[in-house]
Amino acid sequence: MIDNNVNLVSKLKEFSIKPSIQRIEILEYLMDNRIHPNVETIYSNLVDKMPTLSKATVYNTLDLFAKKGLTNRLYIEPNEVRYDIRKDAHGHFKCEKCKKIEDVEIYNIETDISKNGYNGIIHAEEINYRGICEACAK
Amino acid sequence: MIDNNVNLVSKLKEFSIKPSIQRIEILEYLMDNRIHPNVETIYSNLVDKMPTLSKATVYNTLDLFAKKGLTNRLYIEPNEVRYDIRKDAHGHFKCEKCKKIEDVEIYNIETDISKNGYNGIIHAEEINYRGICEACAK
DNA sequence: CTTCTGATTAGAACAATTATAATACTATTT
DNA sequence: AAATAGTATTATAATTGTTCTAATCAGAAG
Ligand SMILES: [Mn+2]
Ligand SMILES: [Mn+2]
Ligand SMILES: [Zn+2]
Ligand SMILES: [Zn+2]
Repeated sequence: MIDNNVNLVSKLKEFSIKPSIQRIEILEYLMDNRIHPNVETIYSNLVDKMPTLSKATVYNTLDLFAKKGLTNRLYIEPNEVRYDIRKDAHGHFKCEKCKKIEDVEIYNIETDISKNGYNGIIHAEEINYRGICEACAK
Repeated sequence: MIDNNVNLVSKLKEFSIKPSIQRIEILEYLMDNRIHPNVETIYSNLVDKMPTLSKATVYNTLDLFAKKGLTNRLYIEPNEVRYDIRKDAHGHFKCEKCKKIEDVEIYNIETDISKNGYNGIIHAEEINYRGICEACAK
């Protein structure tokens, strides 16, 4: 518990983020729940533990995390942003049946666009699939 | 003009869409303006020509086009849907400077996810890049 | 203790989308 | 031509995710 907290705090410090209690809790939620949650989900899961938590703080915190490079934003859903603590290159699969968003492994992507002679500067890439997931398919 | 209209009408019929004047105009706009427009852009460009056009009709029409497979929705932007008449597999690059969304060519993607042993059923894929486009980069 | 800075907050404001119900149009039947 | 049925369009209200603003709070520095 305390040990875990130390890890969270040092993670935040590693990304030059001042470890307020709200930031620690939001980070912990993201680490423990790899479901690419939206703001609403994060907020409603934390508000019981921190009754005065405000949605604005969740937005502010996730904006900060993204700016500092601690998390990624996913635009796989129309009209809502999802957040992902996993930072290495990977894709996402949104199941149209069970609605879950799961990670999928991708290779040989990074090179493709430049291989085709595109000379822009890439800051981020996102690869999203939609369909029926493995669990729902069988 | 009339000839062009015939093409638009037959395109709609080809996708089992009743060719109302609003649908014809929206399709024409998408064909002539390959800029991945949002609803607002489409609406404001057509409302002068059709003063009684309603935004609800634009939404309805684009929903129908997507359902029938005539267009794709792009979720490259947070909090707004973009529409694309180009239907063959390709990716998109959103420039953070000039804000344009341009097409980029992609190869060897389709196979990757199944190559990795993923057994879900893929209905759609979307590959989005963000950064500085070629024009803005130099 | 006072001041300063940054973090958090509540609530208002905003913008994209969806839902609902009324109206208009089109084609068909009488 | 008139009535009908079915679809398309419309205005409006409602909903939802996000952003803005200004007030408050907490901790560090002087
Ligand atoms: Mn992920
Ligand atoms: Mn395109
Ligand atoms: Zn599923
Ligand atoms: Zn640019």
